[in-house]
Amino acid sequence: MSAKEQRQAAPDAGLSKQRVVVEAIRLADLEGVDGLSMRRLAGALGAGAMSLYYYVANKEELLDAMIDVVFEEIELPPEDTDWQSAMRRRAVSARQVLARHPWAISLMESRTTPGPANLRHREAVTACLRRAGFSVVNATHANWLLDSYVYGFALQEASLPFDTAGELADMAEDVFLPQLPPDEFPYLSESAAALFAAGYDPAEEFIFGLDLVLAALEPLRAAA
Amino acid sequence: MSAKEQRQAAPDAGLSKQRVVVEAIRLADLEGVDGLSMRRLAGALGAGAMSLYYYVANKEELLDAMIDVVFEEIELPPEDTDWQSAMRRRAVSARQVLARHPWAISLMESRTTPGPANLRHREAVTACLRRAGFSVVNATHANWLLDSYVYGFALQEASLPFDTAGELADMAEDVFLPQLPPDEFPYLSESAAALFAAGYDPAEEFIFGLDLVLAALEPLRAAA
DNA sequence: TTCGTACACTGTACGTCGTACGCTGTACGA
DNA sequence: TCGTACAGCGTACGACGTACAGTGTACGAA
Repeated sequence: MSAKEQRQAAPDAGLSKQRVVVEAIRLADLEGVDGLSMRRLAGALGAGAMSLYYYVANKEELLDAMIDVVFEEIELPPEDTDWQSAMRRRAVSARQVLARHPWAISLMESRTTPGPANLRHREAVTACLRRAGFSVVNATHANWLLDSYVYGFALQEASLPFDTAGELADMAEDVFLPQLPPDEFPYLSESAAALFAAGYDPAEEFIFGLDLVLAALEPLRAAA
Repeated sequence: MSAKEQRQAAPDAGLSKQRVVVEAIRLADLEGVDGLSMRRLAGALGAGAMSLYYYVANKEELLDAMIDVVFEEIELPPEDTDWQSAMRRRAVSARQVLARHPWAISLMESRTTPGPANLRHREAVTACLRRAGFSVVNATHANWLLDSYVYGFALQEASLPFDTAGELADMAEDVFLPQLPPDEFPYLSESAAALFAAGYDPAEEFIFGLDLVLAALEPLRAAA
């Protein structure tokens, strides 16, 4: 066992790539990805800034590693149910994870080489679809459609200016409605008013669209 | 007419918020949003860095303004056709615009207050849906689903490691396939091989999923 | 026991970033 | 003629990523 592996086995003392990446994610969750600097990260780990470069070639590599850990957190589609239930499970999990790590969404745009967890995830999803009777090209269609929905939903959810339904209700009348003069934006203010009155749960909205998508994909499947 | 308006009317001489934002977008298109600094932007405009702050309170405001210009570029749904054609038009336009300005997607995550063009756009889309017979809550569902698909697709497209189909073909065998050992990723390498063989056009893929989504939304509409 | 080497880590320094602050020159109404 | 507003600039500060040249410690070999 090398010294490096010993270090990794005893997480309290010393650094490790694992510890660096995990702490980086914690910082990014707390303060956003802009608040994550090598110096602050090192400080949070009780180390000097340059020590991080022993475990990570540069900040880009750190960000790649962070993204891959996020993919690790997403549940793989279970293999013991029908494809729709399996896809629903993994999509719901993906939304939760991306809501927990909103910075991950914006990082995905700039990072073009998928990490191992990302690949494993895609493989599992594709396997599920293929086994359910989707042809190669239809599985590709399904992949694009499902992932687009999941990522796009997460992106919109991240850019909502509130976090909880309660916060929404608090801010509704004071902040949002004044931005929407009813004569200029009649339909938007109508919708906004209705949503504020009814309360609003992104999780429910997500499931609604997801089930529409899953139903729309069903005909692409050849019976097994 | 104030001096400032005079400046805006004669775009060759002097700066203007308009000119600053347009040049910022050009730079971001060329070099990505990380390559956009106030100094480089000022340099490209033949001005000193601090001059920009006469037109823009800070960089955040500049980014907000850039995003809003992007929304301005997206076609509004035309009013003289059925709702599906109208939505298809604006979705296709949105994909094109976001493919042209990939940095815009990652900026959307962090910017929570929509600009005027953004609001106008949402208003027009909602108006189109409501007039087509969607109830307030169903129009909201349709909005979320359509926007999620568009943004998510653009996000995935932006993170593709190639730009053109030709580039894809060039890199396929040398770069991608070695990343996908068939014993570890059987389904992914199967798909990859099939895609490389058939060529691949994101625009077609987009339309395919979009039409599935539109068809899935049709039943939510009450006949007019 | 000594010593060379690899490991884990650090301090300093460079160039770049956003931007606060104060200083221009110029145009123009009074 | 002069005060004022406009439009823009130069300098400076702290924070950023990271190249580079170290430092001490552990350990296998001699």
